[in-house]
Amino acid sequence: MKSKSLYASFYEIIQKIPEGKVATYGQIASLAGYPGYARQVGYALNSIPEGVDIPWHRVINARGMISIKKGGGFDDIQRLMLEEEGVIFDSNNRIPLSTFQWLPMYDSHDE
DNA sequence: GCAGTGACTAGTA
DNA sequence: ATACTAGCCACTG
Repeated sequence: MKSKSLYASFYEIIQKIPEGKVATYGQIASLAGYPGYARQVGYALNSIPEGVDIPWHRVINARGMISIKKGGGFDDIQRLMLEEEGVIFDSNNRIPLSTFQWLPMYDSHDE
């Protein structure tokens, strides 16, 4: 089997996300073979090794919003980078379903 | 090994 | 709609 670390598996999935598309932490974890590891995905992104190009900005939470609450302005950076790739935000600051690469389920709880 | 922490999620109030 | 709680699991000290 692959002796790669969890993070490496997450990175692979994230790198497979095409431009203009996004994915949730939970989806990435499941696709990596570790369902329920959503938190670790976020943790992994925070530990991204230098010199590696990983589109961390294409990773969002299950609400279709940016989860980063850091004051470093990373949340703003993520939004800008997404917009540059063609990702749009609605009035609720949320990304439409059509933008999700993988989305098996979704509650119709939106407006 | 234990306690605290966290870029999460789903459920409940 | 928001606020809080519990479950989740790896990393750090």
